[in-house]
Amino acid sequence: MASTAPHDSPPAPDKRRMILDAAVVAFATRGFHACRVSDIADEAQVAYGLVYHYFRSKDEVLDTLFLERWDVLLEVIAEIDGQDLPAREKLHAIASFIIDSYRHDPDLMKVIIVEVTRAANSFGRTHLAKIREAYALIADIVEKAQADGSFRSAVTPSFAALAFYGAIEQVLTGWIFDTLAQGEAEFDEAKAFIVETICGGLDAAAAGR
Amino acid sequence: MASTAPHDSPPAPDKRRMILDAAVVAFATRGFHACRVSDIADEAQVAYGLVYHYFRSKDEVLDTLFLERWDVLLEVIAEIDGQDLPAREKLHAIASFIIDSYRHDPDLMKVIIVEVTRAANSFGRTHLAKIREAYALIADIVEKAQADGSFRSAVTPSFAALAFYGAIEQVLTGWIFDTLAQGEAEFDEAKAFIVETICGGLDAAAAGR
DNA sequence: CAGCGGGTTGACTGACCAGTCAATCCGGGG
DNA sequence: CCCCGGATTGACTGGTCAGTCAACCCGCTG
Repeated sequence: MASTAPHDSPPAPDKRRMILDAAVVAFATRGFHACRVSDIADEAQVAYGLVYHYFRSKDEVLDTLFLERWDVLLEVIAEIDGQDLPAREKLHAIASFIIDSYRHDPDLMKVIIVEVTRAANSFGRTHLAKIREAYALIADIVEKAQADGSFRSAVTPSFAALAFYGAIEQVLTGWIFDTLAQGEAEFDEAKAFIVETICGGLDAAAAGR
Repeated sequence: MASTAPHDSPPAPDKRRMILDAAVVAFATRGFHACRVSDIADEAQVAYGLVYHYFRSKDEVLDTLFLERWDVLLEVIAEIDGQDLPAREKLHAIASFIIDSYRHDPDLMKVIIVEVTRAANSFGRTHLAKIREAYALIADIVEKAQADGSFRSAVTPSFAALAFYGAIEQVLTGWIFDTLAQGEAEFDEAKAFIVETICGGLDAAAAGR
C-alpha cells in the first residue's frame, strides 16, 4: 500500500497543528503560566525546539489559539446580525454559538476564557481591542432593537452588551471550574436562561411578560 | 510633647500594614505574576526579608488582601439581605457597595478582581468556595423575592445571581482596563443600569414597566 | 551519488526570582 | 550597663524555564 502518495496515513502530520492542539491540552491542564514549553512539546510528541520553529515564543502559541477562535466568533456574530431575526433570537443564537463552542471543545474555550478573555492583565491586554469588537457587535444588535422599538432604551446598548456577555462568561466560568452543573441539558437551559434574564428581566412587574 | 507615649508620630509604623498596602500598589501596577517580592518591599520602604517575617509567601500576601476585603463584602451582603427592602433595592445596594469599593480604592479592587476573582485558575482556585458564598447570598435574595412574587421564576436564583454578579464584574473590568468611561457620574449610572438590566430586562414587551 | 536546505532534535545558557539565613539593630527588663 | 529576644536587613542559594543553536536527518534535485 501507499506507493503513489508520499504517505497515505493522515494527509500530513502537520506538526504545527499538532503543537497547537497539544498546547490547548497543556494550557487547559496546567494553566498558561504553570505550563512549560516542554509540556507542549511532550504532549505533541515533538522535540522541544520544534515549537520555536513554528512559533516565535510561548506567547505566540496562545495568541494564535485565541485569534483563530475569536475571529470565528466575530464572523459568526456578524453573520447572525445580518439575518432577519428578532433581537432576542439573535442574542440567543450568539449565546448558543459560544456555549456550543464550549461543548465541542471545552479545553480550547477554557484556555481562551481563562487565559485571555478573563486575563485582561498579563495577556488579554494585547487582545483588548479584539475582545471589544465582540462587545461592539452585540451592542449594535441592541441598538438596532432599541431603534425599532423591540427593546427598551432604559440602558445604553454598550452596557447591555456588557451584561449579556458577562452573563455568558460567568456561566462558562462556572462550568470550567465545576462550580456549576454541566451536561447537555444544562447547556440548553443556560442558553435560554441567559437570554431570559437579560431580555425578560427578573421583575414580575408585567406578569404576563 | 509626647513623653508618655513611646512615639507620637504615626500611631505605630505598622510594618505589616505597610507591606499589605504596598502590595496593593505593586500588584495593581505590575500584576501579581510580574511583580517581584522586592517590588513590594521597595514600595513599602522595607527590607526584602521583612516581607517573609510577616508572611509565609508572596501568595499569602495576596490571600490576605483578598480575604480581608471579601469577608467585608460577605458581611455587607448579609446585612443588606437582613434589611426589609424590596429585592430590587437589595440588589442595588449590593451593586453600590461593590462599585463604591472600587471608587474608594481602585487598586485594591483591581487586584482582587484581576488576580483572584477572575483568575479562578492559578489563584482564585483556592478561594472558589469563598467566592461562591457571595453568589449564594445573592441567590438567596432572589429566591425569597421569587417566593413572595416580586420576581418572576423564569430563571433559577443561582443563575440570576451569576448574571447579576457577572454584570458587575464586567463593568469593573471595563473600568480597570479603561475600556469603559469612568467617573462619579458613570459610577452611579452603572449601579442603576446593572439593576435595570437584570431586573427590568431589555424587552419592550410590557412597555409600561 | 553528492549537495542542498528545510524540518527536527535536545543539550545548554542566561536570566530571573522566591525564599533562606546569619548578622545587626534596638527597646526593655534586670 | 548588660543581656535577651523580637524586628529588621540584604546578600546569597537553589531551582526553574524560556529561548538558542549546532548538529542531524532525509527527501529531492542536478
